[in-house]
Amino acid sequence: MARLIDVAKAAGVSRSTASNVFNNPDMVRPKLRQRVEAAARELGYAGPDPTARLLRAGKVNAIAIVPPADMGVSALLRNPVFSLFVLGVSEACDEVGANLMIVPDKPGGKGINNGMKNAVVDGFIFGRVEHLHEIEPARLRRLPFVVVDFDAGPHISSVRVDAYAGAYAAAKHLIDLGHRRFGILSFLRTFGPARVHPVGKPRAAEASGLPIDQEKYRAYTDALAEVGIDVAEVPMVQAEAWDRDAAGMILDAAPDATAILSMSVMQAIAIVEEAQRRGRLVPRDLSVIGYNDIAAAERCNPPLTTVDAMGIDKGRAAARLVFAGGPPRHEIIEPRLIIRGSTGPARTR
Amino acid sequence: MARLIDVAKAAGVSRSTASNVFNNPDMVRPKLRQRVEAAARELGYAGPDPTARLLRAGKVNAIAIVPPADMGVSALLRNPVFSLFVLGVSEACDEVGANLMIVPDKPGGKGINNGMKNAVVDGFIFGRVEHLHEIEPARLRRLPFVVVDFDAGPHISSVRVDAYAGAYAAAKHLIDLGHRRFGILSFLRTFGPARVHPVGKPRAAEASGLPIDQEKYRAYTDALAEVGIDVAEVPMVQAEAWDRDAAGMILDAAPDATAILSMSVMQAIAIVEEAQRRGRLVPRDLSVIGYNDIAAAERCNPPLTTVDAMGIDKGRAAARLVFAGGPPRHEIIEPRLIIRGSTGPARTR
DNA sequence: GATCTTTTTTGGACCGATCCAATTTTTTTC
DNA sequence: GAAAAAAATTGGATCGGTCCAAAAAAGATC
Repeated sequence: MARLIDVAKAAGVSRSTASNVFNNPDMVRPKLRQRVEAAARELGYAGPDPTARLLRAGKVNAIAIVPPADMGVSALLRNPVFSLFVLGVSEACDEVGANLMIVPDKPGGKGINNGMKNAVVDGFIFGRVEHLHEIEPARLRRLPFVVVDFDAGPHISSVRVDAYAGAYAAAKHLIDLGHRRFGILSFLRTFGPARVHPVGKPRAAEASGLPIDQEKYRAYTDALAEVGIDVAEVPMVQAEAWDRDAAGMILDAAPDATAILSMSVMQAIAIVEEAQRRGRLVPRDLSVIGYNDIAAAERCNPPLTTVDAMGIDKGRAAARLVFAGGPPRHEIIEPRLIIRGSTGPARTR
Repeated sequence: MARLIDVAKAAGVSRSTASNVFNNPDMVRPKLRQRVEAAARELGYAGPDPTARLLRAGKVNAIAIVPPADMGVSALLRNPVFSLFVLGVSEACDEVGANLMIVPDKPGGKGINNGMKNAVVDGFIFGRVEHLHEIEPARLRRLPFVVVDFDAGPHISSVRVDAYAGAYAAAKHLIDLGHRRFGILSFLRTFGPARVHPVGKPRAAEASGLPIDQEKYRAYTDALAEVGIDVAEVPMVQAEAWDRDAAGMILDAAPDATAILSMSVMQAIAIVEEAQRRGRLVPRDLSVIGYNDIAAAERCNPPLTTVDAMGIDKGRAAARLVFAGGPPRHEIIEPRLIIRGSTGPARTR
């Protein structure tokens, strides 16, 4: 397989000149240039090998998204919330003409198969971080990287959506509609069966999956406290995002709630559907509010009131930070409450 | 910034030994290994630079999807049909633990910014090819690559969905339901205003956007011919996939059709909606059939009968071919007719 | 046409590793 | 304890280029 040096030899010029023909064509006189080009054609040489060039250049023109620890490429793309995030990143890539790579963290991967350790990119974006050690490989590579919705200290760039504000707005919205009897559907991030939390016991610790979930829980707590409700008295279920029973569980656990606060969109949609299956009208008999806005939320019937956690903007901002490089920066994005049809005034008993 | 050689020096061993510590740890005795590891820690050396290692290894453990010529990364991901394809590719990546890169073909891109020419990947998958020259950069790089739904000759691996069979099944389905008066909504792939094709004129050439569209047209032609219908007598509109007026246009152009054959899902859904807006019941008054099965088709009301063009399988197959390497292969995937609610028996006048 | 500029071209060093044959060290065998 | 076998270590070559200062060629000036 022809190399630059072969082309140079064939054309009777030095490597440098041949190199220039491909990189700074107008630095070499037409006559020589043509000779080199002819030689290249002759030998089927398609231009400098990107791999080799890389060694010196140091830039690849690509960034990587690292999916959460337990997700592969397809899991990331299938997840409606994450796929919005990916979309945001991809927009930023298009802005600067960069390529986008998805690099799952394969913990066991040795040698070339170890994701982050070997990915040939200019920087990383972490889709979700649960432990600091997950970002260690990126730190060691000394490439720019950004974490999302996670506090990794002042020295690591981050983009965060103010989950507290979002969840607070959601709870406040329901309170303003007159609701006083709630149910909370929270996340369980450790694999396992859903948990129903007994009413009346403090449970800050158990209620917490990720830090971001804790923030939401705090927001609920604070908003409810303002109208004299102790969150510990609010029935709560904690379940995985994909747990199909969770909707029924929270409806069972909070039988006389007039409103459900869900930390997940998909679960919120499931609650709407399950409530209707049980003969309760939404929002007349029950208001439901979710967190995150995906296409399915709008299609829900009635359309779901939810918090837009600005996934696209978050992705775009994160990618821009990586492209910009420079000293660590921290961006905070304000979520937006999207009021649709699944919430309404509390029915007076 | 520390290099392998610095670590070696600091530990008082040769480069080779240091290299082995990171690549074949059990080939070097514990004593030395520890010394090297200590030195590495001391110097903040995180292991061999992937870029440099690449030069020798030749493998990156990543493949690239090249979006159609006019699409960037985000356009690809936003497109519901293509995103299924991407999903299929991503599944194959997960199977072998590879990374997935999206590399738009930036025609003007010089140097590091030229997509395919510089992407550091092991192979390419072309999402859609319209001209042979689009795949030229990949060919020159001598990396394995696969084209999809395009015939680039026997020497270039391809995965194709039998569009003829799919479209034929669609037309046959309507014919079997008793329909005899049709309208056809076809693709316009060159930018421009939608075209209404006059009835009674031969139009094979004009009807054709991509080869794949031509196949569908041929299939319609053949299926209709079997019941004595000349396709040239069937009203036809040709429009871009995103043209919002197309649905109205075909309904206007084929006012007494009882069934519409659409080459696009999104357009088919639009037709269903537009027909209902005009007071026609689907499928009682009008049957509509699409091509490609995306989530939105199922949510359509009534759910859309359409051809599942097996986008996921197509992507998976293409990626597997790239990973497998070896001599060119050609796979053909059979589409499936998905019968839902938007088609029904022709109403007897 | 000789001298001074400017433009081209060139060879050496380097980018950061891996590979392999040869050498050195350690272990085994008798 | 010497010889043979096995294991560990090493230096040189290589992967395929780019960069830069110096040399050569071309062009300008008088």
